[in-house]
Amino acid sequence: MTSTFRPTSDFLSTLIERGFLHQCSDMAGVDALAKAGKLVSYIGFDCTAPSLHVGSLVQIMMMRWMQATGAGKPIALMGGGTTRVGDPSGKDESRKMLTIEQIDANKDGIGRIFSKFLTFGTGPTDALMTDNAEWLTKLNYIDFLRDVGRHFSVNRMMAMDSVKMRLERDQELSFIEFNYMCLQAYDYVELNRSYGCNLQMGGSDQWGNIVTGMDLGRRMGTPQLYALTSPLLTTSSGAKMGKTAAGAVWLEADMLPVYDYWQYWRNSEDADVGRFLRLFTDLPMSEIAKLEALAGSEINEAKKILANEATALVHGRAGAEQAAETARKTFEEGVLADTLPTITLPAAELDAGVGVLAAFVRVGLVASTGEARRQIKSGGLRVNDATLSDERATLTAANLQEGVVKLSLGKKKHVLLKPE
RNA sequence: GGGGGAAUGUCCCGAGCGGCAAAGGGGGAGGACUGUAAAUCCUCUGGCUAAGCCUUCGUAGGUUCGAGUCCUACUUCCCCCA
Repeated sequence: MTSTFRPTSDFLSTLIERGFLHQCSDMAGVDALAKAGKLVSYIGFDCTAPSLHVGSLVQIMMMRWMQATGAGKPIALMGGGTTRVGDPSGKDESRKMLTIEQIDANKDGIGRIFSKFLTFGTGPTDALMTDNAEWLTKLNYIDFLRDVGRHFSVNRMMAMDSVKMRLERDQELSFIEFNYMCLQAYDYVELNRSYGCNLQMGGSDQWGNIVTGMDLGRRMGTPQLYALTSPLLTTSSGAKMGKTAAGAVWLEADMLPVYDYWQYWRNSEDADVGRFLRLFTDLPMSEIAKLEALAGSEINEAKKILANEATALVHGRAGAEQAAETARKTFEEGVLADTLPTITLPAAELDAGVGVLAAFVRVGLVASTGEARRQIKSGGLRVNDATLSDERATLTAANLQEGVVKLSLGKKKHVLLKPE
């Protein structure tokens, strides 16, 4: 669908050449608005977690490009209202309902992320943040049915891919989930009325919901609304972006150390480097083309740049440089880097002696002493770079080197244990 | 309303004649090989104060020396008939 259309706006051409575009309801329409700087676009974010992780980065970068290319105003919509209903797509049992306090706390955490990527303010391309709790919690059920609900065609909803699939597979589709679509559609109309919002963006799984919102707008008399989605990202080997065994790749230093964030990108697969540079950095296309062309082990240089740039966006240039330096010392020089993630423990405890099993559990490299034992058996644990073979060994002050004990799992994961 | 199925290792899928910490995958972790990559090969993948002990097969009881397995009730889901 993108092959025949030639965008004239910086915004759309950037999105296309960088791989952000999956589907768009009307390329020419969006292109014209972008060129005139008259787009007002929103993306919704659930408030189910205390922060965002790499999985949301594509959406955030789309807003960033919107701002950078002068296409218009991006709106970050916090799903403070919809989250109270609970996201029903998690098919399993008791999805815990979050309390209002939790949702508010999550909202604050998520909101903080955006200030790193976007400039907020009142100017025409300044970003705006709002929360759908502001209007959704005030809705009256009967009024909503009369004014909004009558515009929804169950027939059409049944035909939507997301619904059809569930029905065909005999999977549960709750009433709430049906309503979720309606609320999201209503958000779009509401944002149009309040802010003149005319474009909703999101991941490709949101296409149905977004189009439902466009349709609702048409029936309720808004100007023409548009939809644009980004592809759902997986790594080349098919894994979901943003998840590792240790958990999600959070965009918050408290939840994932800057060094670990840097490492996440550094460990990208060869085949992903170009794609990731385009999506997750601001580097110009010409430079990315050069980096992507590096062959063999030289592509490691491109991975470092990817890690530097991606980390700088979230954690600042200084944080990225420090992470790079830590990695350089650790991997290239084989020297102890005191900037590795560090866990402290009371000096008295170390003087008394800490079992190695407990120590590895304590720093979080393994989940249990059982796992620690297994890792020792397969030679996976090291203390100060020496492979650990005796599970009954203890750590004492004698193990300190430069004031810390370096504990490692495998070749890549290192934590420093520091008495205080 | 009637009849018939199903729920398994707290990541997922999935076998399981009354002796079961429970087959096999996927995913994940470690090791080997490399370039902090991929592919490939090997090992591991309930917890603990560890030759032992404890907790796991939808929930609650029961039969039994012994229950994931048999019985009863309940919950949830699916299919067929109405």
